[in-house]
Amino acid sequence: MALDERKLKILDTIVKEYIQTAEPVGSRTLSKNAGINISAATIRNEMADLEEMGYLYQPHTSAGRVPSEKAYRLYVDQLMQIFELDQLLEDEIKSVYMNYMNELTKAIEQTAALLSRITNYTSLVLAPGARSLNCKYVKLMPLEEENILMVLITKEKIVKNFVITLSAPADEAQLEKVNNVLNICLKDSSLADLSDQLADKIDALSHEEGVMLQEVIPLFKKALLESDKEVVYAEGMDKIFNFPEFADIDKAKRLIEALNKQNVLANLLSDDTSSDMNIRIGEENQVEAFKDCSLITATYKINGRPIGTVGVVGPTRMNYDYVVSVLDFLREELNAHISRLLNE
Amino acid sequence: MALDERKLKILDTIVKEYIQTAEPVGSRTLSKNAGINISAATIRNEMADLEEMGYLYQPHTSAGRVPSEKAYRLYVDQLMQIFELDQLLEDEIKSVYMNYMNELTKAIEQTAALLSRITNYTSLVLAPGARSLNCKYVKLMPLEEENILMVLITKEKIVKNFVITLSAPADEAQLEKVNNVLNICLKDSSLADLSDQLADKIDALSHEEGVMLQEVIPLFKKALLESDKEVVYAEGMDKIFNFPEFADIDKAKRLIEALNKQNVLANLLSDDTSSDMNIRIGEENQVEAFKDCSLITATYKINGRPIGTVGVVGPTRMNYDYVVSVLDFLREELNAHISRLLNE
DNA sequence: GTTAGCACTCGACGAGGTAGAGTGCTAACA
DNA sequence: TGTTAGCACTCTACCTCGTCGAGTGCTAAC
Repeated sequence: MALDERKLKILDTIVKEYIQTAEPVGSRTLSKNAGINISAATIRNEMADLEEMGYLYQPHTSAGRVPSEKAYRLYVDQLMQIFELDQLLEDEIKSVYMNYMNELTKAIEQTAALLSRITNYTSLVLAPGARSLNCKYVKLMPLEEENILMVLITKEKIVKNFVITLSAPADEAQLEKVNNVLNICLKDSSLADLSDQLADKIDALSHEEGVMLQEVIPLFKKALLESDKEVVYAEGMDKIFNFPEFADIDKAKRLIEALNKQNVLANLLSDDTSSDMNIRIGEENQVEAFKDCSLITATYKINGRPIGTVGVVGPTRMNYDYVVSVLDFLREELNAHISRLLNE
Repeated sequence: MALDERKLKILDTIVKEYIQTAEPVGSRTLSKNAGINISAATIRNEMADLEEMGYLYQPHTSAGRVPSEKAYRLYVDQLMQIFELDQLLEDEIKSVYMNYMNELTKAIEQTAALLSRITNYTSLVLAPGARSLNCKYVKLMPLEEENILMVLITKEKIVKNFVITLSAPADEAQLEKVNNVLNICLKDSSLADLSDQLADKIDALSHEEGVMLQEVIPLFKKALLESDKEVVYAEGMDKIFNFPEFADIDKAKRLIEALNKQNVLANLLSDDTSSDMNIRIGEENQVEAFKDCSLITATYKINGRPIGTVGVVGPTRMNYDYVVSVLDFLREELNAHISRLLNE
């Protein structure tokens, strides 16, 4: 059986209706819908076909039809249309990046809050890990005894602090020298390929500061690696309570639990950065707790290389058109913002 | 009517029983309880008295009795006993502070996670605001054009970064000089009484760096003030789903919503630091969303001055003895940890 | 003052009955 | 051949009713 024009139209309407109401859609409701001018009986025949094809199902015999995940997939792939955002909304998004010009970390935090507010779903934002960033400047500062503070400023305007513990108290003058060497080596380099680059450059330089430098470098790398654990900002978790699909306390519990686990979220957001926009519907999600959710994610980039992800979690009955439109715009703004920072 | 020994014993048993089971306690159950050797009928008489006095109530005529908030208050004030923690538990708590010797912020984050883990309730930890801290060292670093980064290291081993935007690009040499003056002025001083102290000291110094210094100081104060918004770490929010009192989705929703609002939590934790340990039961909480919760908080201190709060949120049917015992020990460890940091 | 006995109350739970929404099937129609 | 009206059917939501059991309050005896 083929999906002719009329079947698609009916499916499209059912999906849209169900996204709105969360109630099974009956043939009478549909036939009264503007845009569909066929009788309820005919629609019933079509719906029976669609059910046979796996696009619809009935919660029980005498209920209307509900779209299956297969239907949402079809809807997302073929039927829905991305639209231009309202001007006010665009301005609201842009203003976030205007207001946090000097600190990318804050801008990213605000992105999460914004995204949840404007979509009314739970938002997730994966901040770039250290490995995605580019070093601009490093400063070593003595704390007390063996401890030194390393302040790392990246070209993306992210500031990171690490406390490093040496084997012996640091001499201030020596620290200064090591600091200089480090800066010469690291300046403008990506933090990802630190190892090779550093080794080469340091060999090329005098071995004057040898001992201490030898010690600082692995400690720095270690600290960097630790801080590289990707941070996910999750906002609006309580929004899930607005959806009847989470009226069951156990479902709500499982989802909230998962949303509170950084490692789960980090995996969720970083496991596929191959495409710009990623929509995972229900069972398409690998993580158990998200198997009755949909997750829409978009990657943002530096020079075309993905460094982080923004995303939205909601019921499979999600407002796909709107969320995709928002994420699309948001991602572009975030890209533009970061590239402004880099070229400043 | 007076609360004689026997009534207290009965009340104590009912409270303990109800905390365990969350089920109304009947007279038969009680009379079978070891430690109470009177018949169910006698207990019924006593329970009727206790109900009249407002310590108990019945959900419905043929149910057992449930402790009122007045009963919990009595229990907390007179009946419960703090006990020594298990050695393993003490070691677990201590190890957190051993493992995060160099960064108070991390230690505090870990405290929240630990507290929720060992109590099985939601934990809240209010980190010290900037005003509670003491300056050790300040470093100004040029970023680009008008922007400079200020790194503040406190004696408590908290590192804070502020980006400050000047009216004109900063000259590096001048920045250095301003930095020196700032350090002379700020060294060892409390960040709370910054205003007066700074003004005096700066007047006493040469006006050589005048213009820039005049500009940096208010900007620094402003940044400090902004970062002074107290941060609350909340862990284990999902734990509330384990309690039947939050089986109602609306109740759960309201609490989770409140727990996600930083300002609500900050108020909750900072509104009474007069006593070391604070127990607020149900209606005693000012904030609406917490009126069917109990909140136990303990303040931690620097040199006897309260700077932050650790706390636990749960149903009014909370395991008060245990939570108070844990918080008591935890607070002492945190105090000891901070004073170690200060005297290092 | 304490206890056993007993009638009473009330919620939880399952059975049964009704209303309404929506279906599938059939037969008639264009 | 595709479309439609009509109708019997199915199933849930909701209500009521009756039963069971836990727990009570009261009374009378110890």
